Amino acid sequence: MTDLAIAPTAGRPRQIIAAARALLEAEGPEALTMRRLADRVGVKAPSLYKHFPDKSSVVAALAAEMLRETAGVLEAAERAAPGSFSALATAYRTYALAHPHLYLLTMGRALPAVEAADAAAAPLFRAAGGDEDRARAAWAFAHGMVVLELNGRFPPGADLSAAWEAGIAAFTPGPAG
Amino acid sequence: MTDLAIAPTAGRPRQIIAAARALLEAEGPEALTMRRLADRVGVKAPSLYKHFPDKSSVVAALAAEMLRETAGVLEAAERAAPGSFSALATAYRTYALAHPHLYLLTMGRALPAVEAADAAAAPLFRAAGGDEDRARAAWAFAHGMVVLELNGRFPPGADLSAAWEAGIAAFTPGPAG
DNA sequence: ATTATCTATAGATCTATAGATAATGC
DNA sequence: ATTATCTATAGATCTATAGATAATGC
Repeated sequence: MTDLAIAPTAGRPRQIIAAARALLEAEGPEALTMRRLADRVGVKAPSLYKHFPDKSSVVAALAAEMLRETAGVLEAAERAAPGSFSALATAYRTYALAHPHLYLLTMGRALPAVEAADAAAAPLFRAAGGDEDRARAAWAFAHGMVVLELNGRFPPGADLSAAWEAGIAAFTPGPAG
Repeated sequence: MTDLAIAPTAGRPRQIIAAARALLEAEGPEALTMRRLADRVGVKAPSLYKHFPDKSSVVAALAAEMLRETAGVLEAAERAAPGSFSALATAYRTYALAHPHLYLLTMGRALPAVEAADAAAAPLFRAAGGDEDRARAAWAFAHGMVVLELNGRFPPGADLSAAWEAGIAAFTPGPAG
């Protein structure tokens, strides 16, 4: 309950964020306007400003929520298969593809440093054996795969699972160590 | 001169695309409106519609131009250092960072299949020894690095050149072949 | 008393079309 | 004749604020 400011757990703020997320995930970022959000909440648009100072604070709350969830799925994957970059990559891909608009909204802009971002990065850092350069490169690979897929940039017939495998193999230490 | 439809080489259309690009690169995607574009061309907004059917066709022309240039720099890098993924990655990064808004505008949306996209992919495909899965994974890495950097997603002190090196190493066959 | 909500609206935009007018090419 | 341009404007939005009104908590 200490993080209520960024993650309202009850009442109108919580309800507004839930509605914003539902709206975003269902109809994409263009649909996320204060008016349409208010409609979903069952209130008039100006009333939203009693709970959030502006639209960007609503977006920031959504992004923080997404990062917290990402940290959660990566930590779970790590627990299930410690040290496996493959397991992390699969969890990352699965989450992103399940929440395309939320993923792109969060990752497609600069973010004020958020605790959850560090939490999400930690499992990958550990899987990279503490090599932060390698961890960042691996993250870039996973992020690149996701955004290229979500933006429809791969050719129609492309075998994306095979491409993921190829990248995972490249970032997984070989038999020689 | 055969690709005049997508790459006007003279007259108003060429001038409009040049102005659109200058506007985009200088002020970002939000600044690219038909009104501001018209201002730069020295004409009123409705006149633009005599040369382009709608705004999206202007954006499509910019994207095609970017892809042609990317193909050009990658081909040049390949000529200078055949088979080197490192050389391609460096060229890709350099181009993207020199044209951040143009890069993001082009890559951040689905594109009608364009010849130039295939041309840009070819050098990477060859550097990957014809392994298209590996080529796609390597592209995802490079794209991911660029967008994470452009969107300010890496921590302030991060050594991004080192991260590029780590990724390049991962995608470069080791001494064992 | 305080808080949430409402109506009304300021103040900015946008993309794109209709129809008139000027300029160019045969 | 044809083409480019202009003025005027339709038709949609947006975010956010001001000030009045209703509802809640002491």
